[in-house]
Amino acid sequence: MAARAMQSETQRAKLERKEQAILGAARAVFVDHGFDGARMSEIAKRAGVGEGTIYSYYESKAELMLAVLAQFWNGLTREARDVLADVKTASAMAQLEALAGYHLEILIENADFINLSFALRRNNSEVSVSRDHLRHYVAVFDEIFRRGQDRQEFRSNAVLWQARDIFYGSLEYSARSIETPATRTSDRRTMKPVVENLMALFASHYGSRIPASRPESPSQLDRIESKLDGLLK
Amino acid sequence: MAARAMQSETQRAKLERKEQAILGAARAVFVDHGFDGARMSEIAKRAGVGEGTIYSYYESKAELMLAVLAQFWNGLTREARDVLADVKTASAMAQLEALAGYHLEILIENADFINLSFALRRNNSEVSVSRDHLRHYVAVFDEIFRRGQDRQEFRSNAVLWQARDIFYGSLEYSARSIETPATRTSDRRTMKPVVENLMALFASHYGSRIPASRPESPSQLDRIESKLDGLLK
Amino acid sequence: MAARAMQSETQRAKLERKEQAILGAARAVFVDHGFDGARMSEIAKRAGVGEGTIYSYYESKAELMLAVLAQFWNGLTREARDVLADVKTASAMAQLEALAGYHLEILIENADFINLSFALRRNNSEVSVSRDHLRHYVAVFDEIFRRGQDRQEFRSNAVLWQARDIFYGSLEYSARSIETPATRTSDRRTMKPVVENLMALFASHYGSRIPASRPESPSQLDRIESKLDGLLK
Amino acid sequence: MAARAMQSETQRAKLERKEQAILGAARAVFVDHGFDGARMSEIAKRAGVGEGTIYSYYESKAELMLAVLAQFWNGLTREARDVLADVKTASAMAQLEALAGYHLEILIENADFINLSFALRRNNSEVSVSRDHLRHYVAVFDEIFRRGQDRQEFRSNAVLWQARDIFYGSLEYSARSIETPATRTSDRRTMKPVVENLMALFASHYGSRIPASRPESPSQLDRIESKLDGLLK
DNA sequence: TATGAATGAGCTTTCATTCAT
DNA sequence: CATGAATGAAAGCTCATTCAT
Repeated sequence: MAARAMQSETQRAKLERKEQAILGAARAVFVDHGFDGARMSEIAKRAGVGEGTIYSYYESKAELMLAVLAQFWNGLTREARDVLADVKTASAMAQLEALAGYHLEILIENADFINLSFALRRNNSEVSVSRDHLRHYVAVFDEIFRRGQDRQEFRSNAVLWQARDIFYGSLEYSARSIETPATRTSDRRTMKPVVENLMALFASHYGSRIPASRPESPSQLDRIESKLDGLLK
Repeated sequence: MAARAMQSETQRAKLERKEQAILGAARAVFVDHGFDGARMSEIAKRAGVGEGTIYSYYESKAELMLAVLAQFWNGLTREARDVLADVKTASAMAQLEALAGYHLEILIENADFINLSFALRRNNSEVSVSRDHLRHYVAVFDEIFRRGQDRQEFRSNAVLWQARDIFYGSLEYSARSIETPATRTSDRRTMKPVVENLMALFASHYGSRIPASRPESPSQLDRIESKLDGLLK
Repeated sequence: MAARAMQSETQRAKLERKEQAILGAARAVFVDHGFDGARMSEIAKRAGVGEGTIYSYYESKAELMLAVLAQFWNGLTREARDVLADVKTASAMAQLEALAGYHLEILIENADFINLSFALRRNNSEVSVSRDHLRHYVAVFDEIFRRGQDRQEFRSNAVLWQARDIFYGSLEYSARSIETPATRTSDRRTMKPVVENLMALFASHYGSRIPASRPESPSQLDRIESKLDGLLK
Repeated sequence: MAARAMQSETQRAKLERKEQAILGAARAVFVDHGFDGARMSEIAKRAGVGEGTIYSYYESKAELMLAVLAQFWNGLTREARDVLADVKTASAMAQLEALAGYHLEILIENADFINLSFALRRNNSEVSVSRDHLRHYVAVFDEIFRRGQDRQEFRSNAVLWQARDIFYGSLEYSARSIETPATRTSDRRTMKPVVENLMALFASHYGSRIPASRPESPSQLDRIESKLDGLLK
C-alpha cells in the first residue's frame, strides 16, 4: 500500500517533470524562432520526448504556446509579490525601487520572451496573452502607489495611470536599450542608474513636498483643488 | 531622343508605381498576418501584379519585408523633421511637445506595424530592422534636447539617454494602453493628457530651475487653472 | 483442486466475456468509421479494456477485423440453418421463402456491416472475408434448391447458379433500396412484397409445370439440348 | 493573334490533359487502396505531377474523390444511352437485353470501382456518391420498361421497382460471381448465359402473355435455337 | 519584363503498436 | 495478464520560389 502510494507519487512526479521539460523546451524554441517558426519536432527533441507525447499534454501547438505564456506571466506576478514581501515595511518609494529593480531585471532577462508575447497579440488570432495576465502583474504597481498616496508619500493629486505609464514605459524602453548588444560603450548604461534616475524623477515629480517651505501658493492650489472636486462629484 | 526620354520617363514612372504598389500591399498583408503568416500570393494579388513579378523587385520574402521596414522608418524620420521645421523657432520644450504629439500619434496609428517591426528583431534572424533606422529616428529627440541644454532650457547636468528613455518609453507604453480597445472609460486617456503629463514631468525634472525661486512657475499654475476653467464650463 | 477448477472456469468465462466485449465494440466502431477510420483506442474504451489488452487477444487491427468478420458470417450461417430447421418439413418453396425473409432482414439490419465486409475485399489486401464464409452461407440456398429439384418441385433443367444469382441478387439490390432513407413514400417497398414478388417469380420460372398440358414441344427442346451438348463437349 | 489563340489552345489542352491524368491516377490509386488508404503522393507520382499540383485542381483529397466519382457515373449514363441509341427501334425486350449486356460488362470491368463507390456511402461522411448519379443511371432502365408496358410488350400490372430490383440485382450478383477469380471452372459462367437467363426470366414473368395460348411462344424458342446455331458455327 | 502554373520540402497532427509497470 | 503513456512513422496540405512562355 505504501509502495503503491510511493509509486503513484513517483508517477505523478515523473509526469510533472516531463510536463515542465516540455514547457521549458517550448519556451526556448518559441523564443528562438517565433510561434510560426517553431517546429514541434524541435521542441520534442529538446524536451527529450517523442513528438506525439507533447500532444497528450497539449491539444495543439497554439495550446502549448498559451500554456507557456500563462506559466511565465503568472510566475512573474508571483515573484514580484515575493520581492515586495521582503520590503513590506519600507516606504512606498523604497518598494517602488525594489519593484523597478526586479522589473528591469526581468525585462532584460526575458526580453525575448516578452517581445514574443506582445507580438502574438497582433499576429496570431488564436494565440494571445490573456489580457488578465498583464493586468494582474501591473496591479502590483498600482497597489504600492495608492498606498504611497494614502501615506502622504506621494501627491494625492497625482494621476495613477500617468505614473504607471512613466514607470513601466521608461523601464521597458531602457531595457530595450540595455539588452541591445550593439550599444556602444559610451552609451552603455547598466541597470542601476536607470532605476535611480527613475526614482529621482518620481521623487521630484510625485513626492509630496510637505517639508518644502512654500512649494505652491496654497490659496491658488486650494482653489484648483476645489474646482477639481467640483469636476469629480 | 526626347520622345525616347519621355518614354523611358514613363517606363520609369510605371516601374516606380508598381514598386510602390508592391510595398504598400506587402505592408498591409504583413500587418494583417505577421511575417510568417503573410502569403506572397496575397501580396501579389493586392498589388495587382503576378507572383513572379515581386521577385524581380525583391530577392525574397525577407528582402521585401526589409524594404517595407526601411520605407516606414525613413518616412517616419522625414516626417518628424518636417513637424519640427514648423516649430523651428520655438523653445526646446515646445519642440519636444510637438515631437511627443507626433510620435504618439504615429505610435497609435501604426501600432500594428511597429509591433511587427520589433517582433522581427527576435524571431527572424534574417529579417530585422536595421538598427540605424531607429537610431536616425531617435536622433531627432537628441538634437532638440541638446539644443535645449545649450540654451539653458534644460539642466546641463541631465543625462541624455535617461531623458530619452523617459520620453520614448512613456509614450510607447501610453500608446499601448490607448490603442488597447478594452480599456474601460474611467481609465481612458486620450493623447492630449499623455503629452501634457510628460511635458510637465520634463519641465519639473529637467527644466533648469536656476531662475526659479520657487519650484513651479506661477505661469504654469495659471495655465493649469485656465485649463480647468475650460473644462468646467 | 475443485476450487481451482472452478476458479479457472471463472477465469475462462471472464476471458470469454472480455473477448466478446472486444469483438462487439470492434464491430460497432468498424461499422461507424470503416476499417481505416476506426481507432483502436475507441474500441478499447467501448469494450472497457485497456488498449494494450486488445493486443493480447489479437495480433493487430487487421486480425481483429478478421475475427469480427468470421464471427458475423458464421453466426449468419448458423442462424439461417436454425430458421430452416423450423420449416424442415415444408415445401422447398416455403423454405426458400423463409430463407428469403431471413436473408432480407439480415441484409437490412446489417447493411452497414455487410457493405464494409465487401468493401474490404477490394481495399485492404490484408483484411478480407475468407471466401469460405460466404460460400458456406450461400450453400444453404443450394441445398434447398437441389432438394426442390429432387422432389420435382422445381424444374429439373433449371440451372442452379442462375437461380442463386436471381435469388440473392434481387434481395441484395432490394435491400439497398429499402434501407436507403431517401426513398420517397410512393416508391417505398417494405420487405413483404419484395419476398412475395421474388417467390412469385420463382414459382412461374422455376416451378415444375407438371400440370401444364404441353409446356414446350419436346422435339424442339430435344434438338436444343443436343446442340448444347455439342457445345459443351 | 492566331499564334496567341493557338498558344492558349495548347495551354488549355495541356491543362485538360493534366487534369485527366490526375483523375485517372486518382481512380487507380483509390481502387487499389480505398479512400483512406490512398496516398496523395502516389496519385501525384502516377499522374506525373507534383503533389502540390493536385491541390490547384482539387481543394482536398475528398474533393478529388468526388470528382472521380462524378466522372465515372456520368460517363456510365452517357454510354448507356449511346448503347441504347443503337437499338432505338428494337423491341423493349431487345433494348433491355442490350442494356443488360452493357451493364454486366461495366460491372465486371469496373467492379473494383463500383464497390469502392458504394463503400464510401457508408464509411465516409464527406465523400459519397451523390445519389443523383445513381438515379440518373438507373432511370435508363425505367424508361425502357415503361415504354415496353405502353407497347403492351410487358404486363401492364407489373411493378416497376420490382422489375428493376430483379434486373440490376441479378446482374450485380452475377457480376460478383463472374469477376471472382477463384470460381472454379465447372461453375464458371460467362456473361452471355447470365443475360440470356435474365431475359428469359423477364419474358416469362413480365411478358404480356395475352396472345400466347402456350406458356412459351414458339418464336422465343426459335430465337434461342437460332442463337445456338450461331454459336455453333 | 511579367506571369502564374508547377513544384516539393517541410509543417502539424494522428494513431497503431510497444513495453515498463 | 492488463494497462495506458509514450512513440515516431506517415499522412494531408501549404506556400515560397522557379521558370517556360
